[in-house]
Amino acid sequence: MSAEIAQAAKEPPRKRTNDPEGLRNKVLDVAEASFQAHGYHGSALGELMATAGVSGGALHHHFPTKKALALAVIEERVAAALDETWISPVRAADTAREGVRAVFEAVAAELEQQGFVRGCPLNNLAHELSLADPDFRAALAGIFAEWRQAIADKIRADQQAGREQGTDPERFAAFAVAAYSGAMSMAKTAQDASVLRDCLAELEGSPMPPFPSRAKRRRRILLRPGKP
Amino acid sequence: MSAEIAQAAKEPPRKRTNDPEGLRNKVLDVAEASFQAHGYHGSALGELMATAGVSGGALHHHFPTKKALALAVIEERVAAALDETWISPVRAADTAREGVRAVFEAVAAELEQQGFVRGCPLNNLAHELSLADPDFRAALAGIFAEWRQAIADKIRADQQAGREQGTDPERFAAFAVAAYSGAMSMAKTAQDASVLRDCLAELEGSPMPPFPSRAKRRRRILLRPGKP
DNA sequence: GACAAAACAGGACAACCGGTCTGTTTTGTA
DNA sequence: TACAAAACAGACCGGTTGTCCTGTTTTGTC
Repeated sequence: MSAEIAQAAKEPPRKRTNDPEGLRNKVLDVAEASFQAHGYHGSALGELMATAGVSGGALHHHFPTKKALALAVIEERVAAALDETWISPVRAADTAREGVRAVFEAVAAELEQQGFVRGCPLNNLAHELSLADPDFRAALAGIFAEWRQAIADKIRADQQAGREQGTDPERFAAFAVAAYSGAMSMAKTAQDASVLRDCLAELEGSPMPPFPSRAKRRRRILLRPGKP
Repeated sequence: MSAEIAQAAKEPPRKRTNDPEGLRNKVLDVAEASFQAHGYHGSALGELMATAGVSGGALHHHFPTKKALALAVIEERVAAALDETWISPVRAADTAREGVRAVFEAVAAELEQQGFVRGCPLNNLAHELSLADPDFRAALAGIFAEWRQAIADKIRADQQAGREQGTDPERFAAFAVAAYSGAMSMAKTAQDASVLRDCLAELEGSPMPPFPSRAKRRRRILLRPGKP
């Protein structure tokens, strides 16, 4: 013990590494997860600081207010997540409809694998914050607009290739986003991802299976492995 | 002033009218509105008591906890609202699709008239509370299930009348609910009800308008008349 | 090395929230 | 009228939350 004190007295107390960007990202990581799990009002900055291992001063230095933190999460993380799971796959797909189908199936598969439906980050925050603050609403509305525009642009590309002649790009885009958002809402509430496949099938206008009295598709109620 | 004191001293201080049912309904009214406007976590019982003109003792007498109050709002008010705006109209309609169409248009017209989109009460609470508490989730999931079943039942009735032979009742119901929920989500975030009509048109599979280069449908951004 | 700005630490605080508690009044019942 | 239970009033409290503030350390720059 005396050795420790002697050391502490002699050496400049100990080193600290400044890593503003890394710390900022760490805070955004934790905030994104917490907002997704508990929402904005349900997330406490204290718990956030604890799980991120960040001091109050550091948090306040990068994000002066909770609102500023949430705005950063929306504009950087939520937008990026949508880009990764929706916009990029749709752009990379052969056609718009094929892209939408692929995303629906990929998300459904992922949800069934992880056994828990957390819901769409954008919709989760949109419902909670759209009426709470005009800045929040504007940021969220912008992301919705990008989402729809990416799909509409893909439809227009299809049309220039001779396909989708009878389709209204904007309307189809709005419809695809709405179907996905609503399906995720139900999937989250029911903790059952199968509704995503139902909506995809209906969106594609697939006919009923050949055998009239088909076996009832069993709906797996997912049980989450975490806290109550 | 002395007269008042003299009166107060003589008479039994003043009358108080016990009206448990009325008071309970008044609390539920205010709570329903507050949850719709600010969400569960964003609603403070103190402000709720103030606007309802109810004392803390009275509130606690009828609803021991905030959770109990929210559960009552969900099971009584939200379910009733869904019954009024969706289930009853669909049952009363000639066909399922006609009922769905009528509800979409009625809601869109109402939103455009009142100039402000508050969102779907069920979806609003579902997003905030489904992951927060299993009791909340169960209650909300039950309402979603009733909603879908009402539409599916109507499709089955149509089928017994010889219509909708190629339609899967459950899938169509899930799809209609998803499209509506998602459209309301976007309408709330954009404060623009026109997306509801877009989705309805797409849901009905209507073809594009006759004139190829139709005028752009102007989207009216609704401005709310209330607080910031 | 000097120095200013950025980066970070950590405590303090005032406001607020939900729940509890005690006490009073009203109401149904006999 | 007597009385118990329900209905209501209002103050109170422990805990939490977001924010602010002061001080220290690191880093870039001349």
